[in-house]
Amino acid sequence: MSSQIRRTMPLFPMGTVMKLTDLSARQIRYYEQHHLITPDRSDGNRRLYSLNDIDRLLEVKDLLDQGINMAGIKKILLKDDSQELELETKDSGVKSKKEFTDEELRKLLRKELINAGRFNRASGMDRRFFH
DNA sequence: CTTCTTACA
DNA sequence: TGTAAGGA
Repeated sequence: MSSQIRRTMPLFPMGTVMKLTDLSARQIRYYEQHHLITPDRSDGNRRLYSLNDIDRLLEVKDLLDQGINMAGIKKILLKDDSQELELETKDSGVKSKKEFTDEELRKLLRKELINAGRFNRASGMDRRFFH
């Protein structure tokens, strides 16, 4: 369980995140307004991003490079959140090996779905995949 | 010097 | 999305 703490631990400031994700400060703050990331605040009201935030931003960047707009990105990432909440709520005890495998499988399937959309973009497949 | 918020040629 | 302004 310490690995989770590690991933959610607020660590780096804006400048670092900008270099790591290759996104502008404007974009990073904009995605925060859209609840795609939720960085903590520290000393002088400065944002501190966790490893999870970095991963999230990288996902956003990938989706963006694929020509997906905010609406599409939100549907994908926010839907992802609700799914994770369902998994955590389902079993109140220790996560079984089977569940963990399922979660990994789900993430793989989602990535395949995104890649599929990358190839059939101009044929109107977007609505089918991201609606 | 770095980051924050607000606003807009 | 970029960028200037004004403060922290």
